[in-house]
Amino acid sequence: MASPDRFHMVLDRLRASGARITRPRRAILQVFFDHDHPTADQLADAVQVLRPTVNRSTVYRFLDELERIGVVDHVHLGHGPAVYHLAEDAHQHLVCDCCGTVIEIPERTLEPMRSHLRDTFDFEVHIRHFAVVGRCKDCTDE
Amino acid sequence: MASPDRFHMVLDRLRASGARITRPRRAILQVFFDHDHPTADQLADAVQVLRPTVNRSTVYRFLDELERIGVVDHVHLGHGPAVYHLAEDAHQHLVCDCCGTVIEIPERTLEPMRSHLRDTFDFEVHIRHFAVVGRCKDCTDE
DNA sequence: GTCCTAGATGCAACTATGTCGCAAGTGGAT
DNA sequence: ATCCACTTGCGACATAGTTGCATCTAGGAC
Repeated sequence: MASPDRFHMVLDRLRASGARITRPRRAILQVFFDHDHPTADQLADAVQVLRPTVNRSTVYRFLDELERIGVVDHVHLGHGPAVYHLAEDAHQHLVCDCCGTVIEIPERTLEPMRSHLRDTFDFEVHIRHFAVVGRCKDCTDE
Repeated sequence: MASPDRFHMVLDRLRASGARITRPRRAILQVFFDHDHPTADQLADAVQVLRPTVNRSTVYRFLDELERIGVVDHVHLGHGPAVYHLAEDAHQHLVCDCCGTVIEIPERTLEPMRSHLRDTFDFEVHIRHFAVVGRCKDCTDE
């Protein structure tokens, strides 16, 4: 799905939830689609270019709102700020704690673990909230 | 293993690494063994009772040191501060993002996932650094 | 188009969780 | 007992967000 379509899909979801479509929100969404795993501060910086008056706290509040209505998720990739991505792009992250490399893997990769934890501990995993930390091939070898 | 033994085991590990056994460090270790999954600030508060002059930053620095020599690990259980535990008590945490309940599960539970990620992505998991977030039985039911 | 109001915003201050530089203190080898 | 590298207390700084509040504005009603 191309970015303009996703942009309008998100606007529709916002309207459907009763939220208003403001100029700061349009600007934040525009830059959101230009970034891969943006942090809230990266978005705030990028929005400055389009609309210099948009405040950092507006970005945080809008991201919370988008998360509340299920449009985006935030993930902690190791230490440092959370990163955001579209909820429909659900995927799991492997982060190397040595070099910081992020490997994206499909959600289904961890399905056996989810089933096991569900069956054994009655626990329904939402594992995407945190990355899986470890060490990539390059850093293991040396 | 009883606490006094663990206490002296840690002292030995510190001496072996060339670190000094100071009074602030003894106090921090004592309260560490009285807590289950303490945060750095909880330890700092508890140490105040034994030795009011011990500073928060000393606790942070000592925990870093203990982690560096492999005596403790820190884990992020959802949002909020990291919690610490003995590295020898290695276990994985399932955290309910609804009620905050923490379920401890043996490391081997996730071994199939580790093997799979190692074989498929050449990625060596140190998954304990983050909890597995999800929803417990009680919160799923309601 | 104009009005109206609840929701959204900008701003500044605040909180939480650590981290750092540096002068002073101290453990423990000699 | 001495000495000095390691450790500490302290205060300042850094990062990642959160909040209260006065002001503004989107968008429905007319």
